[in-house]
Amino acid sequence: MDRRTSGPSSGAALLFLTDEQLRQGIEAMFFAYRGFTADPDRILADMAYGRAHHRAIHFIGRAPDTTVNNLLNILGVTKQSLNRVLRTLIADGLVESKVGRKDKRERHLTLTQAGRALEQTLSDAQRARMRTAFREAGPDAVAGFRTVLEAMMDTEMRASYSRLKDTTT
Amino acid sequence: MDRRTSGPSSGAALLFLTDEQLRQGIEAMFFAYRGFTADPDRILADMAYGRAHHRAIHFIGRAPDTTVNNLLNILGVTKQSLNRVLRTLIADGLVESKVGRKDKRERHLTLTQAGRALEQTLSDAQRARMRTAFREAGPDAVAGFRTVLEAMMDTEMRASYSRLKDTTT
DNA sequence: GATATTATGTCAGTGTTGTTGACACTCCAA
DNA sequence: TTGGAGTGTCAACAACACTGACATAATATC
Repeated sequence: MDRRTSGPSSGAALLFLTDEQLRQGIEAMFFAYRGFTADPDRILADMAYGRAHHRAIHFIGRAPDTTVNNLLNILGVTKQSLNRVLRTLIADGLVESKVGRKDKRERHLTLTQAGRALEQTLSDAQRARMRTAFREAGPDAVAGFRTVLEAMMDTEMRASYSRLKDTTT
Repeated sequence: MDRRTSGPSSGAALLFLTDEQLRQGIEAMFFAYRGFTADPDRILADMAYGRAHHRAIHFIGRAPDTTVNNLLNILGVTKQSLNRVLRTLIADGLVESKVGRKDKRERHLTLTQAGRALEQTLSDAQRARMRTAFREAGPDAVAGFRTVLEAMMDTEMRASYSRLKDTTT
């Protein structure tokens, strides 16, 4: 049963992948994601916030002055769900919402000083883990990691990801 | 400071990682995980089940005859939370719970035929995406992907992961 | 044999985060 | 000016996590 290499798919030799290999990939993803969120989760548990708040803070910090709709597309939740989170963040003075100058229907979101401070705390924790993992794995592994993750995204998510990647560089 | 000579984990030369690179890793992880769960989520949405059921089914299928406690450790949730899920799965005839022969306090969990069928459906969808991503990325990238994910896990999670990886060959 | 510990299950209550449905306001274009 | 698209809010509900308290049975320990 010599099937390690089959015909070419899009140039390179088609990988033969056993269900077992794929399964390990699935489980790796599951366990790693838990680690990935563990540190911020711990910090947020002490406050009245959760993972949804973290995500909102992250992407507002990443793209200041973003609109609610833009954030909605990135996060992939309903506007009602996001609104609950935004309401508390605004009420607590972490996020500022300004009515759009050009289009008054839009709300432009920005982190306040306090918001930036929390964002820093959260992403420091998350980056620390990411940095350790990247260093342990080495640069080639990191490149592969990113390549596979990008290939695993839905098309629209990949678009959001690339857009963010490019705007900040 | 010559640090080029060390073990594989303290590694080759210490990588210099900008916050921006780490942030991209974080966002890649976020978007990719969404894609990772999207297909099973869609299937489960039509039934009365959610992601929690999927996880339970996956790991029971992976390690048949596992105990509740073992499952608890793997999933990292409370017994109350797991119990709610298991109760419905058992009531619906997807999972069988047998009292332990040696230790009668234990319940050993196994998928029924119907359970295996659902497991197959769910993991077919998830594996299909994983396979496509792996093929697009190529074998080196896949190796790197796994290396980074393993490095990102918590220690106990890495232990669970390795145990599962080894038991199935 | 009495007592403690372990494994499991259950009830009740709570919080976060997702969902629909209904509705109001703003803008733009026909 | 009217209708539709875009945007945001309120209310109600479901899934799934949590804690705490308690029950039961089996096992381990003294």
